[in-house]
Amino acid sequence: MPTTRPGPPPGLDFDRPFTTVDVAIFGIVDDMLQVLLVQRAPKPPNASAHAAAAEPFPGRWALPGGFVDVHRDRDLQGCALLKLREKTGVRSPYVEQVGSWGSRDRDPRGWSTTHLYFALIADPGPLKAGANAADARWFPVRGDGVAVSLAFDHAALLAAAVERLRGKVEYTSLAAYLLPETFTLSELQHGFEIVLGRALEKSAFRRRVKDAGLVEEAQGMRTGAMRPAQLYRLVRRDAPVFFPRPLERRDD
Amino acid sequence: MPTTRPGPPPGLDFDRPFTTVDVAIFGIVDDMLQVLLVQRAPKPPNASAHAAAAEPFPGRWALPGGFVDVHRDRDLQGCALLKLREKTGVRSPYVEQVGSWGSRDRDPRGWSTTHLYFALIADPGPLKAGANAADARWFPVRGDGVAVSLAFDHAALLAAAVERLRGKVEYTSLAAYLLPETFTLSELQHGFEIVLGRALEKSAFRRRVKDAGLVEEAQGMRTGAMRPAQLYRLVRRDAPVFFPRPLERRDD
DNA sequence: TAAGATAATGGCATGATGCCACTAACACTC
DNA sequence: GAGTGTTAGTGGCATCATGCCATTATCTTA
Repeated sequence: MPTTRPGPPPGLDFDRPFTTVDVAIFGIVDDMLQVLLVQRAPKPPNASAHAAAAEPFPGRWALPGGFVDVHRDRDLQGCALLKLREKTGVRSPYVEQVGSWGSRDRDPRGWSTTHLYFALIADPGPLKAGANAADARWFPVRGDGVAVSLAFDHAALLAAAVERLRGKVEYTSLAAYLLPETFTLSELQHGFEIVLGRALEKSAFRRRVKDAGLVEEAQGMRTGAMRPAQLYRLVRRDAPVFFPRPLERRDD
Repeated sequence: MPTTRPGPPPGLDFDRPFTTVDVAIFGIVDDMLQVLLVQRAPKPPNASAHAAAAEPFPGRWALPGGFVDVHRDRDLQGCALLKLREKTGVRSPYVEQVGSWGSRDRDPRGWSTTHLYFALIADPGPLKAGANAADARWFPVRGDGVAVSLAFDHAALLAAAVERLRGKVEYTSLAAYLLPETFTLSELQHGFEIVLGRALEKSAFRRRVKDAGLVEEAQGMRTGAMRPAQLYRLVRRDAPVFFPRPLERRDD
């Protein structure tokens, strides 16, 4: 039945779209670029007539996100950071807005908009314990998406986020945000290769990284079965470095 | 006083932000990069107590835009194209989304979001005749903005749009969308220089353009007081060309 | 016919990249 | 302890698109 509530100021009394925020959280897990997805609540057994409209895509996997709460959230990025922290506990990752989507079709409940961010987190640990820890999982990124079918238009959103990430890794140091605080140059190169999905030349990669002043030596060496390797850290962790040229593309 | 209207479906009965779309429309006018702005309605003389909240920034210049109409607009880009057509009559320019902004502060009427697009139009004619033709004007872009103070956070939005445009012109053919259908290579170069705000090398520019297959010869020559120049047109007007390298930057 | 201006092209220098070969340093095996 | 295998790290040449400069071409006007 219709509800009664205080209306908006005069002249603003019209229907508004839903406003949501979604976050594509990327990490390197098991030597693969993976994205964190959450599972929507399964369809309740006693589903009433309009239950499908009230809670669409039951049981489907989706990007973490949700409605903007005008009383809780100061701004869109703050809302995105909150979603991220709820799922991973990570507080200060690299976050960038990808763009926004909005149409009357993308959500069966009505005209809706979403503001998409992507986040890069280093050294993903176990997912945050909590009421809904079991419904979040890492999925390997294959091509532009994942192996499961996603809710809403999240497959398109994820593809846009992956494309943005890969595109920027061609000419910035963005992939470094997926690594722990100290790393060897081989590990850094491997991170770039995982994101890009292709092998890079060792010599050219090292020159590029060093000439750009991206890294500085850290204490200690990575030891193991082979020759020890120097550890490095990022000179600046607050902003990515832009290389003078993009990597050259073999095919396309 | 509070109004009564049909409420949303169960579970969706919460306050939503305003949703607006703004468009930064760029053109080359009088040999300058200019942006189309509209003037907000002046403050009515018999302004009541809450008039300031109802219609903020009276008389200020702003990016063209407005609320998303969930009954009229299919999607965000369609809404942006409609704003553009209302102001300029142009139907198929180059349009790209810049990003979205949303916070509880940016509009005094309440939590609001905007989806920002920029559009490049060729050969801007007189602004479209209509009820509000007088309140729209071209403003030269100086640095990251314009000489007048803008409403809301539109100065920041405009700066983001200008930065995106300039950034992409460094490595794509985007500036070509600001030119008429046929043009000489000198005119094309001049368009790039106007957007970038710096001079380019003639020889390097021509090589870059031709090697990329951006243009093809058109019928006719541009004649005048000097040596005639070959006319060219874009090979593909539907999508920009990406050059293999960005232009090299002198300073920064 | 000369002057002046823009159109158009060609050659060399520059700089970051791709590619390949080589040396260095460790553990492990025999 | 010498040899082997594997990874770390460096150096040199080739490539390619760019910056820079010089030169030629073609028109109008005086």
